Amino acid sequence: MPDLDRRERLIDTAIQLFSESGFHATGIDHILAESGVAKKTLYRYFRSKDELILAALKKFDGLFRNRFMARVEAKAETSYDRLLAVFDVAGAWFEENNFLGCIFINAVGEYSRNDTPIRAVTSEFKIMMYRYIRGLCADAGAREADALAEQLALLLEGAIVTAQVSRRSRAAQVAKTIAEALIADALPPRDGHAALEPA
Amino acid sequence: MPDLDRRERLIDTAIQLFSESGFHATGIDHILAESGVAKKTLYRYFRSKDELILAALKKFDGLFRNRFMARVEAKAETSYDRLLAVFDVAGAWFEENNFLGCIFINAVGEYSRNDTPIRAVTSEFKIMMYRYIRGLCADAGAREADALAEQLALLLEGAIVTAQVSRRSRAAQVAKTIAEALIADALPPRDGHAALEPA
DNA sequence: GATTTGGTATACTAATCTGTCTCCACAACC
DNA sequence: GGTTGTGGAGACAGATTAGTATACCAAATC
Repeated sequence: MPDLDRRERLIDTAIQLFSESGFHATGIDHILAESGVAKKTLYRYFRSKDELILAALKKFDGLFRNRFMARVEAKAETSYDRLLAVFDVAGAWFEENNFLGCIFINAVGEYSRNDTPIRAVTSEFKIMMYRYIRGLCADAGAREADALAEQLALLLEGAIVTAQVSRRSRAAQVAKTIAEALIADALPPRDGHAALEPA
Repeated sequence: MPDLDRRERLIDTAIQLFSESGFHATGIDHILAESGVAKKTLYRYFRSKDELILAALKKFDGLFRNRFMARVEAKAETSYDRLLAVFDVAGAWFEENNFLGCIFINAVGEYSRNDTPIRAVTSEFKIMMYRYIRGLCADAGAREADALAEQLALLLEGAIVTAQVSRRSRAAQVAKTIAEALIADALPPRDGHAALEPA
């Protein structure tokens, strides 16, 4: 087996176990046993457990970024529809058997200090998601793309946490309903997309 | 010093340290050193660290419940206004120096299994918050109090996580703006509270 | 004043943690 | 075929964990 496979398998196993049991509670030995890699090999690729944690978060970032956006783009054509598809894709994510919340949110719970690399990677991830949504908003012609994106990003966070903590994967649907109203209100009128009716 | 003081001081210290560094990373010895209580005393009141964790979560539940609701009720008279005040109070919470997110959300990140007492306490807390919001919705005369409460609870979760992870305490204001639109749309028209305008 | 009570401080055990080191199997090369 | 080098499995070290037990001290009571 090429070395890269072992390295990747270590990271993949780490992502899974960190998501399941958290970072401090997951021991190196557990990751090694699960991945079938020798300890010596781990410490050849990573100087410490913290480096493995960082590598796991970074890989998760990349994986999530690609998979999430690819699914959104496969599901809808226009930026308008993609904004809504974000919540459909999130809903499908919540319903996966091994859905254990957002690993970055979990990481912040264990590493609250501002000046850690873990927080830096987390910030990067959240900023990336925000920018993606903002891009869709701007592309859809939203009047205030920044403000709308801020709202939609907050909705997405709320859906993720609600799905994780309260085990309600339909939180995505709740968030989507709100998003529909916000988007319709922020976009110029369009055929087939009625704005929110006055009460 | 009466015994109750020691017990309470242990729990208060535990809440603080668990919030700062998480549950697994916070050692018994650290809690003892910080609270100035002897180990023997701790194990007279709690059979294990897990029991201390549970006691800390339960006390936080009670504290938060009382303080949060009292502030909301002090801030606004009508149920309508109190629904919005929820987000003002949350915003003030986010701006406290030692704001470290919702300890229950953090707990779920470390204890993902469904069948733990920690999860049970967390569920209780979230259900309590939902019921409180639903009560305000019903009292304000919302057409579908359940649905509105579900939306507002999700907004609140989103604000909490955004404030914690992205260090943006104004997430409360973002959530409040959305909440205003949702509430106005779900309530019968009222003087001085215009429904969302069509685009 | 002696005794009892209840707390602190701390030594201790057994397990577990991260990270290092040693031993051994196996493959490449002369 | 013998030698050399490389990586894996796991023993090991040192620190730290939760939890227990022991020694000491101070205050209250008889």
